[in-house]
Parts: sequence; C-alpha cells; structure tokens
Amino acid sequence: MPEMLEVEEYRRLAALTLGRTITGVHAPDAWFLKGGLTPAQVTEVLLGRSFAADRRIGKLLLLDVDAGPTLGLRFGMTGRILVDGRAAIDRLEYSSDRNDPRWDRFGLDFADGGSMRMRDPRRLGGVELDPDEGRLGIDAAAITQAELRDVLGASDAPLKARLLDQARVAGIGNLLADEMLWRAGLDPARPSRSLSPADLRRLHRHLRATLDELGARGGSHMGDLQEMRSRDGVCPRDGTPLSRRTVGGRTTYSCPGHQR
DNA sequence: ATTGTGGCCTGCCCGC
DNA sequence: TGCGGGCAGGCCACAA
Repeated sequence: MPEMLEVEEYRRLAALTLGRTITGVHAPDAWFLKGGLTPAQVTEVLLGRSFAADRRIGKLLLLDVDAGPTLGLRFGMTGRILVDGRAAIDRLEYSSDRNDPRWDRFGLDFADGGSMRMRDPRRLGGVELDPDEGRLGIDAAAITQAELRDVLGASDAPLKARLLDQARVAGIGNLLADEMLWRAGLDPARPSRSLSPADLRRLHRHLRATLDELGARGGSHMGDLQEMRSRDGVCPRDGTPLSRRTVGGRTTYSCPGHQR
C-alpha cells in the first residue's frame, strides 16, 4: 500500500518511539529480515538502546539507533506500522481489514510498556540494518525542476517508468504516478526524452501539487483519478473512457483524450 | 548501462 | 458454499 505519502505518515508515527528504551525485539519471521540480518543480530543491536532520529527517503523509513546503526523499514505493498497499538492510516485500500495481529512480522517493546509493530500480510516489506541509502534517488517531495529534467534524461523509456525508478527519484509509486501524469496531461507511455520545456514545467508543477494535495487529503489513494481506476472508468475531467495498459511493468490508467 | 520480465508472498474479490 | 483465476499502492534478480 504505501507510497511516500503513507511512509511519511509512518515516519511521524515512528517519531513517537524516539528516546524510548527498547526492552523487547520480536522477529518471528526470519524471511522478513533482509541483507543477511538474523533475529539474534537485530536483537543484539537494539536491546537496551533507543532511537535518536527518524528519517525518510522515498518509501524507505529510517530509524537511527542512538550512537549505533540505522534500522531501515520497507513496507512493500501491504505493510503498515503501529505504535502503541495505533496505526497511522486506518483505512486501507483493497482490503476490508488488514489489521490482524497474525501479520506482525517485526516488533519492538519499550520500557514504558508501549510498542512498535510492522504488520504486513503479504510479507513484501522487510527490515534491514544500515540499508544502502545511496541507491535511492532524490526524494520526490523536494525535487526541483532541473533535477526532474535530469531524472527524465535523454531516455526512450516510458515517462512513467522513469518516475517509478526509485534510483532516480524516490517515493513515487503506481498510484501517484498515474495521478500526476493525468493531472499534467501527459501520456505515461511517452518516451521520457520527448517532453518539451513546457511539458517539463507542467509535470514538475503537478508533481509537487499532487504530493501536497494528496498528502493533505490523507494518502496516495485520494487522487481525483483514483475512483475511476477500474475497467469501465471514465476520465473525471472530460468523460473519455480511460485506457488500461501495462506501462513500466505496472497497471496504468490514463485518459486517451487529454493525456498526450 | 539501460530496460523489460518474471517472480516473490499472501489475501481478497469476482464469477462460475 | 466452494473453488479457481485474476489482481494488488513494491522491489529484486536476471536476461537481453
């Protein structure tokens, strides 16, 4: 589920754990630990310690252990975080109830009786120690127009594929990409290099506006296009039946009428 | 190096 | 009611 807007909410929630002494580490699912990390190792690193800082790059949530390493949390498509039993986002798409304690893949207990949990039905997320932050591009929330131009580059790859490439720009997922391209009136399948200076300006403006607006509304699934993301959806702007294709390896909805 | 594909893993929804 | 197929907001290894 989470794109950068959701992970940003997770970060705010995780900030509540800063400075609290970790008295318990639960890693019941070894598969959920990445980069060779073992339950014993992660326990050793965290027990008796606390987090000093919370950070986010794209969809990666980072918790810096006080005078220690960094815990990296990824949420895949269905992961969420709970702190002291509270979730950042109560409503989840594609599910009536993704809130079953059986799906807890990683957790911490704190000395004050509180807790943090990662709950992920599909187990596509994970926990990693000192993740390679350099593999991620600039965070989409802060990208400038010039940086966006560099991201798109002189590539024949589909525009949407570039926006989804986390090594170039971090944080944009499938729903946000469709929404901002729809708003900007740009065909997701257009070669990345084909944008005119005016196209680039428009995309940059709508990228920022999409993140701002959907963030304020409560998440990546709050876009204007979202409710029409179905087989018989029509463009909310001009009523044209929406196109459904695979672009950049992902299901893509776009309006053949105004996205060029 | 860049780009596309398949696969990971599990749950849910729809149609029969 | 049960079952199979398709689908899902991410990411990685792999191949061309």
